[in-house]
Amino acid sequence: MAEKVTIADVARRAGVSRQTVSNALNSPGVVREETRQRVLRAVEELGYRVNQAARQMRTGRSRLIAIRIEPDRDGINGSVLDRFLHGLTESAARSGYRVLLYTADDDRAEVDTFEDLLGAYEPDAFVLTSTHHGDLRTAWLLDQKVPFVTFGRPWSSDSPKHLWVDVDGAAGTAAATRHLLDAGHRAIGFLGWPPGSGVGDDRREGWARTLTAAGVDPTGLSRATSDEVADGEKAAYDLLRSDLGVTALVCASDSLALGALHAARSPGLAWQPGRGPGGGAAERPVAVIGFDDTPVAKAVGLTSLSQPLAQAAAHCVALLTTLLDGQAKPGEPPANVLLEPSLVVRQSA
Amino acid sequence: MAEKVTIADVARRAGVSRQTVSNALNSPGVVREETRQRVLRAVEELGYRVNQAARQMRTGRSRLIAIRIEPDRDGINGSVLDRFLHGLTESAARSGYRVLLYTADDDRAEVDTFEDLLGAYEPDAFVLTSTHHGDLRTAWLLDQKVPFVTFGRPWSSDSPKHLWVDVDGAAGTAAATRHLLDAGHRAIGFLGWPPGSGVGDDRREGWARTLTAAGVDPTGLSRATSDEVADGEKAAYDLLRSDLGVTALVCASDSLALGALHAARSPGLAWQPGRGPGGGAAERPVAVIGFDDTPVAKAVGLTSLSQPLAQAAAHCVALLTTLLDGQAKPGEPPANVLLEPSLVVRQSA
DNA sequence: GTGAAAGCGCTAACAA
DNA sequence: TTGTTAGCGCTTTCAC
Repeated sequence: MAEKVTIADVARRAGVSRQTVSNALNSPGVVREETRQRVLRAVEELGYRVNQAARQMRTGRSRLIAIRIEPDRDGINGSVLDRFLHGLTESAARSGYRVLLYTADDDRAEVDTFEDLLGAYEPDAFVLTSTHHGDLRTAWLLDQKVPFVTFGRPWSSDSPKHLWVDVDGAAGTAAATRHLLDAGHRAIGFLGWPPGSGVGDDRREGWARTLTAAGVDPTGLSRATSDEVADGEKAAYDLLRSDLGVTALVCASDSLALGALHAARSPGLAWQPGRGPGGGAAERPVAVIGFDDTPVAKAVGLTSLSQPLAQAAAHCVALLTTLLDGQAKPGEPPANVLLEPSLVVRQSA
Repeated sequence: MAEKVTIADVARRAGVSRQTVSNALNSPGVVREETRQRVLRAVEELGYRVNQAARQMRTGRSRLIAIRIEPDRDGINGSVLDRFLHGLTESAARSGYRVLLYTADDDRAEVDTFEDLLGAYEPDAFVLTSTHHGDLRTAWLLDQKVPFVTFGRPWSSDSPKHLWVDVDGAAGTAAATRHLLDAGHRAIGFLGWPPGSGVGDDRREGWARTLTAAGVDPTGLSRATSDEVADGEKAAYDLLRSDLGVTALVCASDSLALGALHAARSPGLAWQPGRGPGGGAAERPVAVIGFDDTPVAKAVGLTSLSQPLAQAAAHCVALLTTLLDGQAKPGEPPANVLLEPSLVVRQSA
């Protein structure tokens, strides 16, 4: 174990009192420059580090940010949150915070964990992911006045006001749809999830809006299913076999897109003779675009929408530090952030 | 913010003194049963939770386990550590520990972070991943007498003794090779990494050993390359085009296996007329087996070796708690753990 | 079996 | 500008 260096050791070394050391470190303005230098030198020489536990007892601040780590659900999209987590850890460290992990099976269990954590480790804030309609967690945290940010918008119209950072899914699918329109496609289908999920509805909306603006009626061009590769494949089949002449598919996830790719490449559908965007007889594969730019997308050459996760994480930390360290002006609350995903074009579209 | 309940509140409510509460909680044996019940009831009613910071100041124990979170390197294999991390968080919580995250770009930076963390948050232990030859980190932690476990064996022969948990890569590739032998393959190739990496050498060894035992000379059947899909594809091509009649490939990672799959399915190589395992004229695709059972493997139907990551994490926590909470007998150190991966058979083999 | 006192390392308030 | 005092909430002596 490393020998413990306390503020008293530094004070002795620098020939000042303990409080002066504390001041030199925490309120540099209040100490004479020369004294401050002497203290800093002593800190350096002794390898002193403030003890968080002691500081926390005095200040009530732990400099800990807590976040839930989820089991990768379908495995493919799991990596999204992991990349976000990595960005969060880095950004937090840069602002002098550390990330504390916890798990919870559902909202209720997570609220219980909030209580646990708040009583024991006293994290200064929480970062919530996977927000959804009627989210118990945000209501509870708001009620308890615990600082937090969500990565994901509050989706309910009646949902309470809180800080959030999100990626504009609709803008993403709109960009994807535009990309396909530019390539000459007209009958562009959409594979998504059943209505009711904020994220899914948002992504569908971007596609529908763009198609409509281009003069194409989206009616009948959309299918909803659960987020599984096999389901995506089935839904894609169904859509491609319809008589709407679908030549391209925008998908709400890489899982669905991978299924769509399987369907599109299956014999009899892979190549659509005479159905190419030009309307000519050229054979063209059905174009597919996914969402999240997961490793799977990269591996199979799937064009996909990439979320700026490191950026999103950095914004979460920025909002939190403004709230915690800065003096957030009452009339001027920190602004929520909506980031745009970017289209990563590969062979599939 | 939740109202703060201290031990004094509980004491008042239960009509006892403060450290009787502490005793009831920490040394249940020393308090009369009836008193203990009264205290526990008060704890329940008040929703009391011991404050870690205060306890930590007194005991010097933080009940924090620190672990590095890495940027997903090639993206495909990144999910392995994430799944391990999830298991660790769950197991740790069950033992009353929380997981603290940090990042570091290399060994040296990580050692710096050790110092930082130890001075500030005082984690009780570290879990190290991605151990390698000449690991600076283990040497430093050992020198400082900081408790830690590695997920991964100490690979250097001269490497210092410490607790570790690992998955037996050689056993995995051996099982994969046996599976292929049972299916009738003889000329089974291996795609791995350049010699020198403990993990890679271990995985190659399992393949070579099994092949030799079956009477097949592994000479010339192995290729080494960096862990990229494209490199795997090239190496697989090279191996399949040789005149050794290779009909199956065992790979050190899913990335390489994915590349191998591309190569194996390419026109002219995908179907090996007359080279089937039976030696007959039947056409058979080249069999491919990967390592890590990543989401990509599942998505593309790649047979792969699955590491018992949750189990490995649980063992790490178990070793640590024995070291930290239990009285590890000097003559009887906790045993290191070597787990076996399991073969997940899919279409590719 | 239970209570009183001390102190872990730090910083907010006040005094010099 | 610097030093002194007090106390955050807990547990570890040591009396009772």
